[in-house]
Amino acid sequence: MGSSTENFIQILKNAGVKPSIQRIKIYDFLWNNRTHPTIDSIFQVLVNEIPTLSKTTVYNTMKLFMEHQLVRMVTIDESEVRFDVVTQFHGHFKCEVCGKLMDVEIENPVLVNQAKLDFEVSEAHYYLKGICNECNNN
Amino acid sequence: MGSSTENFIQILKNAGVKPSIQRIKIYDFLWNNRTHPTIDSIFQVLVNEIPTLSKTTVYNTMKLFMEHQLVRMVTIDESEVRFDVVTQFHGHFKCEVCGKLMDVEIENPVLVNQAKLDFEVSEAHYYLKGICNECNNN
DNA sequence: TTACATATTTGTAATTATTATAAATTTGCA
DNA sequence: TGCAAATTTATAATAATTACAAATATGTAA
Repeated sequence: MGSSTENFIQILKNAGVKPSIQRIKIYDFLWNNRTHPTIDSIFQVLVNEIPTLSKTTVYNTMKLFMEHQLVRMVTIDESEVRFDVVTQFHGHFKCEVCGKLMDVEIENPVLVNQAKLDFEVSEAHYYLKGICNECNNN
Repeated sequence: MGSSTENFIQILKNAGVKPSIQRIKIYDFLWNNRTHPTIDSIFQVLVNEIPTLSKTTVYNTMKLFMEHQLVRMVTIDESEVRFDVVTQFHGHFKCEVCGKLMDVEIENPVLVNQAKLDFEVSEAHYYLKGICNECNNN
Protein backbone atom coordinates (compact mmCIF):
# COMPACT_ATOMS: atom_id res chain seq x y z
CA MET A 1 0.00 0.00 0.00
CA GLY A 2 2.79 2.41 0.89
CA SER A 3 4.23 2.42 -2.60
CA SER A 4 0.97 2.97 -4.44
CA THR A 5 0.07 5.77 -2.05
CA GLU A 6 3.37 7.35 -3.03
CA ASN A 7 2.35 7.01 -6.66
CA PHE A 8 -0.97 8.71 -6.05
CA ILE A 9 0.73 11.55 -4.22
CA GLN A 10 3.02 12.00 -7.19
CA ILE A 11 0.12 11.97 -9.64
CA LEU A 12 -1.68 14.66 -7.67
CA LYS A 13 1.45 16.77 -7.37
CA ASN A 14 2.19 16.47 -11.07
CA ALA A 15 -1.29 17.73 -11.76
CA GLY A 16 -0.78 20.68 -9.43
CA VAL A 17 -3.03 19.40 -6.65
CA LYS A 18 -1.84 19.43 -3.06
CA PRO A 19 -2.12 15.87 -1.73
CA SER A 20 -4.24 15.98 1.40
CA ILE A 21 -5.33 12.72 2.99
CA GLN A 22 -8.85 13.14 1.64
CA ARG A 23 -7.62 13.83 -1.88
CA ILE A 24 -5.24 10.87 -1.85
CA LYS A 25 -7.92 8.48 -0.61
CA ILE A 26 -10.42 9.71 -3.14
CA TYR A 27 -7.96 9.40 -6.00
CA ASP A 28 -6.92 5.97 -4.72
CA PHE A 29 -10.54 4.88 -4.69
CA LEU A 30 -11.18 6.13 -8.22
CA TRP A 31 -8.03 4.46 -9.48
CA ASN A 32 -8.87 1.10 -7.98
CA ASN A 33 -12.61 1.08 -8.61
CA ARG A 34 -13.31 1.67 -12.23
CA THR A 35 -17.07 1.70 -11.79
CA HIS A 36 -17.61 5.35 -12.74
CA PRO A 37 -18.88 6.14 -9.24
CA THR A 38 -21.17 8.97 -8.24
CA ILE A 39 -20.35 11.56 -5.59
CA ASP A 40 -22.54 9.70 -3.18
CA SER A 41 -21.01 6.29 -3.75
CA ILE A 42 -17.52 7.72 -3.31
CA PHE A 43 -18.64 9.27 -0.07
CA GLN A 44 -20.42 6.16 1.21
CA VAL A 45 -17.33 4.02 0.76
CA LEU A 46 -14.72 6.46 2.03
CA VAL A 47 -16.60 7.64 5.09
CA ASN A 48 -15.70 4.24 6.49
CA GLU A 49 -12.02 4.98 6.16
CA ILE A 50 -12.27 8.65 7.10
CA PRO A 51 -15.14 8.89 9.58
CA THR A 52 -15.07 12.69 9.60
CA LEU A 53 -15.33 12.90 5.83
CA SER A 54 -17.88 15.40 4.58
CA LYS A 55 -19.77 15.10 1.35
CA THR A 56 -18.86 18.70 0.62
CA THR A 57 -15.24 17.60 0.54
CA VAL A 58 -16.06 15.01 -2.09
CA TYR A 59 -17.80 17.66 -4.17
CA ASN A 60 -14.91 20.08 -3.75
CA THR A 61 -12.32 17.45 -4.53
CA MET A 62 -14.02 16.21 -7.67
CA LYS A 63 -14.36 19.78 -8.89
CA LEU A 64 -10.67 20.34 -8.22
CA PHE A 65 -9.72 17.08 -9.92
CA MET A 66 -11.73 18.08 -12.97
CA GLU A 67 -10.04 21.46 -13.17
CA HIS A 68 -6.69 19.70 -13.12
CA GLN A 69 -7.72 17.09 -15.68
CA LEU A 70 -7.38 14.25 -13.19
CA VAL A 71 -10.90 12.98 -13.84
CA ARG A 72 -13.66 13.45 -16.35
CA MET A 73 -17.29 13.96 -15.63
CA VAL A 74 -19.65 11.48 -17.22
CA THR A 75 -23.19 12.77 -17.62
CA ILE A 76 -25.42 10.29 -19.35
CA ASP A 77 -28.61 10.43 -17.40
CA GLU A 78 -29.85 13.50 -15.69
CA SER A 79 -29.62 13.19 -11.92
CA GLU A 80 -26.62 10.91 -12.18
CA VAL A 81 -23.25 12.57 -12.49
CA ARG A 82 -20.44 10.05 -12.53
CA PHE A 83 -16.67 10.32 -12.67
CA ASP A 84 -14.02 8.57 -14.67
CA VAL A 85 -10.38 8.41 -13.68
CA VAL A 86 -9.44 7.44 -17.23
CA THR A 87 -9.09 10.73 -19.05
CA GLN A 88 -8.03 9.47 -22.47
CA PHE A 89 -10.78 9.42 -25.07
CA HIS A 90 -13.01 6.38 -24.87
CA GLY A 91 -16.69 5.67 -25.03
CA HIS A 92 -19.24 4.50 -22.47
CA PHE A 93 -22.14 2.13 -22.65
CA LYS A 94 -24.98 2.40 -20.18
CA CYS A 95 -27.38 -0.49 -19.76
CA GLU A 96 -30.88 0.86 -19.35
CA VAL A 97 -31.98 -2.25 -17.48
CA CYS A 98 -29.33 -2.86 -14.83
CA GLY A 99 -27.86 0.64 -14.94
CA LYS A 100 -24.28 -0.57 -15.28
CA LEU A 101 -21.89 1.79 -17.00
CA MET A 102 -18.99 0.29 -18.89
CA ASP A 103 -16.12 1.43 -21.03
CA VAL A 104 -16.29 0.98 -24.75
CA GLU A 105 -13.42 1.05 -27.15
CA ILE A 106 -14.27 3.11 -30.22
CA GLU A 107 -12.53 4.86 -33.02
CA ASN A 108 -12.29 8.55 -32.37
CA PRO A 109 -15.07 10.07 -34.46
CA VAL A 110 -14.16 12.47 -37.20
CA LEU A 111 -15.68 15.89 -37.61
CA VAL A 112 -17.04 16.50 -41.05
CA ASN A 113 -15.49 19.30 -43.16
CA GLN A 114 -16.10 22.86 -42.03
CA ALA A 115 -17.15 21.95 -38.52
CA LYS A 116 -13.53 21.59 -37.49
CA LEU A 117 -12.93 25.26 -38.13
CA ASP A 118 -15.79 26.62 -36.15
CA PHE A 119 -14.40 26.02 -32.69
CA GLU A 120 -11.55 24.86 -30.57
CA VAL A 121 -12.23 21.49 -28.96
CA SER A 122 -10.96 20.63 -25.50
CA GLU A 123 -12.97 17.51 -24.71
CA ALA A 124 -14.83 14.83 -26.63
CA HIS A 125 -17.40 12.45 -25.19
CA TYR A 126 -19.20 9.52 -26.70
CA TYR A 127 -21.74 7.25 -25.14
CA LEU A 128 -24.27 4.60 -26.00
CA LYS A 129 -27.44 3.40 -24.35
CA GLY A 130 -29.09 0.04 -24.73
CA ILE A 131 -29.29 -3.35 -23.10
CA CYS A 132 -26.29 -5.40 -22.04
CA ASN A 133 -25.94 -9.08 -22.84
CA GLU A 134 -26.46 -10.15 -19.26
CA CYS A 135 -29.81 -8.39 -19.11
CA ASN A 136 -30.77 -9.65 -22.56
CA ASN A 137 -30.17 -13.29 -21.60
CA ASN A 138 -32.64 -13.78 -18.81
CA MET B 1 -49.98 28.25 -39.31
CA GLY B 2 -53.00 26.01 -39.71
CA SER B 3 -51.25 23.64 -42.05
CA SER B 4 -48.11 23.21 -39.93
CA THR B 5 -50.25 22.59 -36.87
CA GLU B 6 -51.86 19.80 -38.85
CA ASN B 7 -48.39 18.44 -39.56
CA PHE B 8 -47.46 18.48 -35.89
CA ILE B 9 -50.67 16.71 -34.97
CA GLN B 10 -49.85 14.05 -37.51
CA ILE B 11 -46.30 13.65 -36.23
CA LEU B 12 -47.57 13.17 -32.69
CA LYS B 13 -50.23 10.70 -33.78
CA ASN B 14 -47.75 8.71 -35.83
CA ALA B 15 -45.58 8.42 -32.76
CA GLY B 16 -48.53 7.22 -30.69
CA VAL B 17 -48.97 10.42 -28.69
CA LYS B 18 -52.39 11.96 -28.30
CA PRO B 19 -52.20 15.55 -29.55
CA SER B 20 -53.41 17.80 -26.77
CA ILE B 21 -53.04 21.55 -27.17
CA GLN B 22 -50.09 21.59 -24.77
CA ARG B 23 -48.32 18.78 -26.57
CA ILE B 24 -48.84 20.36 -29.98
CA LYS B 25 -47.55 23.74 -28.82
CA ILE B 26 -44.51 22.19 -27.16
CA TYR B 27 -43.66 20.15 -30.22
CA ASP B 28 -44.22 23.20 -32.42
CA PHE B 29 -41.85 25.19 -30.27
CA LEU B 30 -39.16 22.52 -30.38
CA TRP B 31 -39.49 22.16 -34.12
CA ASN B 32 -39.17 25.86 -34.80
CA ASN B 33 -36.54 26.70 -32.18
CA ARG B 34 -33.54 24.51 -32.64
CA THR B 35 -31.73 25.87 -29.61
CA HIS B 36 -31.76 22.68 -27.55
CA PRO B 37 -33.94 24.34 -24.92
CA THR B 38 -34.23 23.39 -21.28
CA ILE B 39 -37.49 22.54 -19.52
CA ASP B 40 -37.52 25.98 -18.01
CA SER B 41 -36.96 27.87 -21.24
CA ILE B 42 -39.72 25.89 -22.94
CA PHE B 43 -42.01 26.76 -20.07
CA GLN B 44 -41.04 30.46 -19.98
CA VAL B 45 -41.85 30.92 -23.65
CA LEU B 46 -45.03 28.88 -23.83
CA VAL B 47 -46.63 30.18 -20.67
CA ASN B 48 -47.23 33.34 -22.72
CA GLU B 49 -49.31 31.41 -25.22
CA ILE B 50 -50.96 29.11 -22.69
CA PRO B 51 -51.30 31.14 -19.49
CA THR B 52 -52.47 28.14 -17.47
CA LEU B 53 -49.49 26.04 -18.49
CA SER B 54 -47.83 24.22 -15.64
CA LYS B 55 -44.16 23.30 -15.51
CA THR B 56 -45.20 19.81 -14.49
CA THR B 57 -46.89 19.50 -17.85
CA VAL B 58 -43.66 20.38 -19.61
CA TYR B 59 -41.86 17.71 -17.59
CA ASN B 60 -44.56 15.14 -18.30
CA THR B 61 -44.66 15.99 -21.96
CA MET B 62 -40.92 15.80 -22.50
CA LYS B 63 -40.85 12.45 -20.73
CA LEU B 64 -43.66 11.22 -22.97
CA PHE B 65 -41.94 12.56 -26.09
CA MET B 66 -38.75 10.76 -25.12
CA GLU B 67 -40.58 7.49 -24.60
CA HIS B 68 -42.03 7.84 -28.08
CA GLN B 69 -38.70 8.83 -29.68
CA LEU B 70 -39.96 12.29 -30.57
CA VAL B 71 -37.08 14.03 -28.86
CA ARG B 72 -33.71 13.17 -27.42
CA MET B 73 -32.33 14.29 -24.13
CA VAL B 74 -29.01 16.11 -24.28
CA THR B 75 -27.03 15.97 -21.04
CA ILE B 76 -23.70 17.65 -21.32
CA ASP B 77 -23.39 19.57 -18.13
CA GLU B 78 -24.91 18.47 -14.90
CA SER B 79 -27.79 20.73 -13.90
CA GLU B 80 -28.65 21.44 -17.51
CA VAL B 81 -30.85 18.93 -19.26
CA ARG B 82 -31.69 20.00 -22.77
CA PHE B 83 -33.84 18.55 -25.52
CA ASP B 84 -33.33 18.02 -29.20
CA VAL B 85 -36.12 17.55 -31.69
CA VAL B 86 -33.67 16.10 -34.21
CA THR B 87 -33.48 12.43 -33.36
CA GLN B 88 -31.10 11.26 -36.07
CA PHE B 89 -27.52 10.72 -34.94
CA HIS B 90 -25.49 13.91 -34.84
CA GLY B 91 -23.04 15.51 -32.47
CA HIS B 92 -23.15 18.60 -30.28
CA PHE B 93 -20.63 21.22 -29.43
CA LYS B 94 -20.93 23.24 -26.23
CA CYS B 95 -18.98 26.45 -25.85
CA GLU B 96 -17.69 26.67 -22.32
CA VAL B 97 -17.53 30.46 -22.51
CA CYS B 98 -20.88 31.57 -23.88
CA GLY B 99 -22.71 28.33 -23.14
CA LYS B 100 -24.16 28.01 -26.62
CA LEU B 101 -24.95 24.49 -27.78
CA MET B 102 -24.74 23.76 -31.48
CA ASP B 103 -25.12 20.83 -33.79
CA VAL B 104 -22.05 19.21 -35.25
CA GLU B 105 -21.91 16.99 -38.25
CA ILE B 106 -19.71 13.97 -37.59
CA GLU B 107 -19.12 10.56 -38.98
CA ASN B 108 -20.88 7.95 -36.91
CA PRO B 109 -18.17 6.48 -34.72
CA VAL B 110 -17.33 2.83 -35.09
CA LEU B 111 -17.17 0.38 -32.24
CA VAL B 112 -13.96 -1.55 -32.11
CA ASN B 113 -14.12 -5.35 -32.51
CA GLN B 114 -15.73 -7.35 -29.74
CA ALA B 115 -17.49 -4.41 -28.17
CA LYS B 116 -20.26 -4.67 -30.72
CA LEU B 117 -21.22 -8.07 -29.43
CA ASP B 118 -21.47 -7.19 -25.79
CA PHE B 119 -24.73 -5.28 -25.94
CA GLU B 120 -27.63 -4.09 -27.96
CA VAL B 121 -27.40 -0.37 -28.70
CA SER B 122 -30.50 1.80 -28.88
CA GLU B 123 -28.99 5.28 -28.79
CA ALA B 124 -25.65 6.90 -29.51
CA HIS B 125 -24.53 10.33 -28.34
CA TYR B 126 -21.46 12.35 -29.11
CA TYR B 127 -20.50 15.75 -27.85
CA LEU B 128 -17.59 18.13 -27.68
CA LYS B 129 -16.65 20.92 -25.34
CA GLY B 130 -14.40 23.85 -26.06
CA ILE B 131 -14.50 27.45 -27.18
CA CYS B 132 -16.42 28.71 -30.18
CA ASN B 133 -14.88 31.05 -32.74
CA GLU B 134 -16.96 33.99 -31.64
CA CYS B 135 -15.68 33.71 -28.09
CA ASN B 136 -12.13 33.12 -29.30
CA ASN B 137 -12.09 36.30 -31.39
CA ASN B 138 -12.62 38.95 -28.79
C1' DT C 1 -77.30 16.17 -26.18
C1' DT C 2 -76.19 14.31 -21.69
C1' DA C 3 -73.75 11.37 -18.48
C1' DC C 4 -69.90 9.13 -17.37
C1' DA C 5 -65.31 7.02 -17.53
C1' DT C 6 -60.74 8.05 -18.83
C1' DA C 7 -56.95 10.86 -19.87
C1' DT C 8 -54.65 15.11 -19.18
C1' DT C 9 -53.40 19.14 -16.87
C1' DT C 10 -52.53 21.75 -12.95
C1' DG C 11 -50.82 23.42 -8.35
C1' DT C 12 -48.77 22.14 -4.23
C1' DA C 13 -45.85 19.67 -1.41
C1' DA C 14 -41.98 16.55 -0.91
C1' DT C 15 -37.60 14.98 -2.28
C1' DT C 16 -32.99 15.29 -3.68
C1' DA C 17 -28.61 16.99 -5.54
C1' DT C 18 -25.76 20.74 -5.39
C1' DT C 19 -23.86 25.09 -3.84
C1' DA C 20 -22.87 28.81 -0.49
C1' DT C 21 -21.08 30.01 3.72
C1' DA C 22 -18.66 30.38 7.80
C1' DA C 23 -16.53 28.02 11.62
C1' DA C 24 -13.17 24.51 12.81
C1' DT C 25 -9.19 22.07 11.75
C1' DT C 26 -4.94 21.09 9.61
C1' DT C 27 -0.70 22.24 7.35
C1' DG C 28 3.62 24.40 6.38
C1' DC C 29 6.81 27.68 7.60
C1' DA C 30 9.10 31.59 10.16
C1' DT D 1 6.12 27.27 19.25
C1' DG D 2 3.11 30.48 16.94
C1' DC D 3 0.85 32.13 13.04
C1' DA D 4 -1.08 32.61 8.29
C1' DA D 5 -3.00 30.17 4.65
C1' DA D 6 -5.24 26.24 2.92
C1' DT D 7 -8.43 22.63 3.64
C1' DT D 8 -12.17 20.35 5.68
C1' DT D 9 -16.43 20.24 7.85
C1' DA D 10 -21.34 21.07 9.15
C1' DT D 11 -25.22 23.64 8.29
C1' DA D 12 -28.22 26.30 5.69
C1' DA D 13 -29.87 27.88 1.18
C1' DT D 14 -31.00 26.99 -3.53
C1' DA D 15 -32.88 24.79 -7.38
C1' DA D 16 -34.38 20.90 -10.27
C1' DT D 17 -37.30 17.17 -10.33
C1' DT D 18 -40.89 14.06 -8.78
C1' DA D 19 -45.09 12.62 -6.24
C1' DC D 20 -49.60 13.34 -5.61
C1' DA D 21 -54.28 14.54 -5.66
C1' DA D 22 -57.69 17.76 -7.25
C1' DA D 23 -59.51 20.02 -11.31
C1' DT D 24 -60.31 20.09 -16.07
C1' DA D 25 -60.92 18.32 -20.60
C1' DT D 26 -61.99 14.64 -23.83
C1' DG D 27 -64.36 10.92 -26.11
C1' DT D 28 -67.97 7.70 -26.25
C1' DA D 29 -72.31 5.29 -25.26
C1' DA D 30 -77.01 5.87 -24.37
